[in-house]
Order: sequence, then structure tokens, then C-alpha cells
Amino acid sequence: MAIRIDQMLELFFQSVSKRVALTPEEEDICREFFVAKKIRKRQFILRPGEVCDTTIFVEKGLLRSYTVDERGHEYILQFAPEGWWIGDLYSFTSGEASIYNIEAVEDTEIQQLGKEDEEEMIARIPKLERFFRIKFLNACAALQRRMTLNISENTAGKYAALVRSYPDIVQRVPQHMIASYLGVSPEALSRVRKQTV
Amino acid sequence: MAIRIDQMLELFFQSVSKRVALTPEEEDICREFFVAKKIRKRQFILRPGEVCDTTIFVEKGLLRSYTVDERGHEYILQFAPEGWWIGDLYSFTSGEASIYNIEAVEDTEIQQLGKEDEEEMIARIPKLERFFRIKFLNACAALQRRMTLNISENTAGKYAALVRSYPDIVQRVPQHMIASYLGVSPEALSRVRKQTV
DNA sequence: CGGTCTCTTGACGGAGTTCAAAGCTAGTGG
DNA sequence: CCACTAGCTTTGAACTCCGTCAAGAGACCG
Repeated sequence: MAIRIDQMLELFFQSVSKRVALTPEEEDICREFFVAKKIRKRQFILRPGEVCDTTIFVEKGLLRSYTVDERGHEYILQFAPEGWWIGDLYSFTSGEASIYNIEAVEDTEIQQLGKEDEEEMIARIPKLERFFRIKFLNACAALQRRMTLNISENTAGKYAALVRSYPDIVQRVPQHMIASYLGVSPEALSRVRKQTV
Repeated sequence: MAIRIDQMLELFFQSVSKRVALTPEEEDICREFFVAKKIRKRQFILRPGEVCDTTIFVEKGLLRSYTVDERGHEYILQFAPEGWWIGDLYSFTSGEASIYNIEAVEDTEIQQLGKEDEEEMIARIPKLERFFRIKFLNACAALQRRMTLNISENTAGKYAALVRSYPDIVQRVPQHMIASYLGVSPEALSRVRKQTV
């Protein structure tokens, strides 16, 4: 079991190494804090009303976060394939109840990091402070562009931009989820695709 | 002139002090890096095509960032009143050309920080790494919620949420800019307001 | 092979856009 | 101090894109 966990964090260390260099000893310290979990397709990691008090790193598989309104419509905030992070950051920082579901779209393996553990890990390896700063900086950059796309483009434009940026996700995920991510109806997306193919 | 700059950074130190404690000496180091500027209403700090290679902190007044499409329509990404940061983070991290205008909505005083200077400042005051990490974490949290609002709510819902979150900005800014921030036409916003008042 | 999930297609209605014009407000200069 | 202008908001009417509802057809899995 220990071997499996070692293997699994490789993806995390890979992405860390792009920003800061960890010694083998420091990597071992990290391993103390992460908790590995396996999530079956359609299982949930977070439910609306719960507080999101962990950081989730996807090692394998694919997760999505989404809200559901009174009418039962789903609105997808994010997809998280291998190497990505996912969570409700507002709930995480404020301690308030989350509004999102986080659910496995495929069978998925994650590494989870409690809020306290994350702080302690960063305290013991200050280099990671830099890693997380840059990670959030990049996440903000992407969200800014997505925000602008979303208010400026129509259905066709938004879909085209998504295909350009994340062709892999468009392949892996049911089409109605793509629609829900773009904020349009499945029917609208179906019709747009018909034109542009 | 030196006195003026000292006064102006107070707002920055205030927001830093909520996260990490700086010594007076460290504050002096910060002062070496920031450059104070005054921007008149309708003047630009950034134009599409330029690279956004600075971080902008607003001391006084109000800025906005927005794109313009082929038809001349404006789409506002962000308003930045006193105590807020503004910039094109994607251009900043990637070095690619920006797509945004950053323009003064009111006469404004800013503190600007070059990309290299920011890195050096953080290198000399490692505590700031933590400050900026948390700043971007909170920015991401807000963008996530705004993203969800934008794809799940209609015009009335988006406007109501904005009034709830930032009543001050709704007051200070022309209504057509609020519309442009929400991604709806000025006419649509006008009609929604008529109902709900 | 039957059920669930998914995508497509059609018809209709509604929210929002577009275009145009008029009313309002505040700032400017004579 | 008033008149004029420029920017802003409102209102109306026509149009359009998209959401909604409903039905049907594949595709996949147990």
C-alpha cells in the first residue's frame, strides 16, 4: 500500500518540480500529509452544504464540480483530469458551506490534503509557498480569460474556444456536460456542433 | 514627493498586515520597488497588444479592465477601486500580448510594481510570498463564484448578486458599465432595474 | 435483451439584442 | 447664470438566439 502511494504522488512532484526543486527528504515530508483515495464513477467527494476543508489533487481519472439550481439544472464550474486541482476555494477560505458537488466522471484516484495539513506542510517546506502562489496566479489568469470569453462570446464562440484550449476534455466528457460547463442547453450545443463539423 | 509616496502605500501595508506582519524596515524595502502614478479619468494604463508586465495596486480612485470586440462592444472583466489589484494575469505570466484595456473610470492614483521588481521584493521579504499566495487564493475563490453566477443566473439574478456583493461599485459606476460587466446590454439592465426598484 | 444514458431534431415561446429616438443630467463655456 | 453639449438612461418595436418541451434514435452495460 505504501508503494502505491509513493507512485501516486509522482504527478504532484512533477508539477512542483516545474516551479521549485524539492529534495528527496522534502518529498518524503509531503508524503506524510497527503491522503490517497479511490473514487468510483458517480461517487461524490463534496456535497452542497458541506464545508470544503481539503485540497484535492487528481492523480488519475476525472472529476467535476457543479451546482444544481431549484429546477434541477446543473452548472459545471470545473473539470479536473490528471494533474489538476479541484475544490470550492470560497468555502475553503471562508469556512462557509459549499454550494458545489464534486463528483467523479470516471473512476478516479485522488490525493487529498487537509487545510491544517496543507498549512503545516508549507510551514515545513517554505519553498512550497512559492509553488502554490504561482499555481493560484495561473489559475486566476485562466479564470479571467474564461470569464471574458463567457460574457463576450455566443454558444459557438465559447465552444470553439473550449475545443481549442482543452480538446482532450471535450473528448472525454459527455456532450451535455460540456454544455453545462459553457452555460448553454444541451440542445443548443448539439445544434452548434452540427453547423461547425 | 517622498512623503507623498510614503502616505500612499499605507493602504497596501494595511492589507498586507491582515496576513503577515512587516517590520518598519521591511516596509521601507517595499517602498523602493513601487512606483506611484496619477491617472486622469479616461486615461489608459494598458492597451490591447501590449504586454502586461506590471502589477497595479489602486490607492485612490477606480480603474476598469475590459476587452472590445470587432463590433465595438465592451466587455468589462473587472473594476478596481481603492485597495484592489488589477491586471491581465494571463499576459503577465505568459508574456503574451494582452487583450484588455485598463482605463481610469475616475481620477486615480496607483502604485505599480514591475514583474522583475515584484520577484526581487518577494525574494528579499519572503513573508510576502505568503501574502500573495493568499491574495491569489481569494481572487480565485471570488472568480469561481462569479463564474458560477454568470452561467447559472439570468440578468436579474446577476444584477441582484452584484448589488449584494459590491453595492459601492454599483453606485460609483455608470449603469452601462455595470451591464457590460454582467455581459448584458444596457437596455436589458435598464429594464430589469425598472422591475426590481 | 431491456433499461439507462446520451445525442439529435422539431416546434414553440421567451429573454435578451439591436436599432432608433427621446428624455434626462451634469459639466462647460460664453 | 444660463445655454448648450455630451454622456447617460429610458422606452419602444422588431428580430434572433437560445431555452423549453417532447419525441425518437443510437449506444452501452448489466
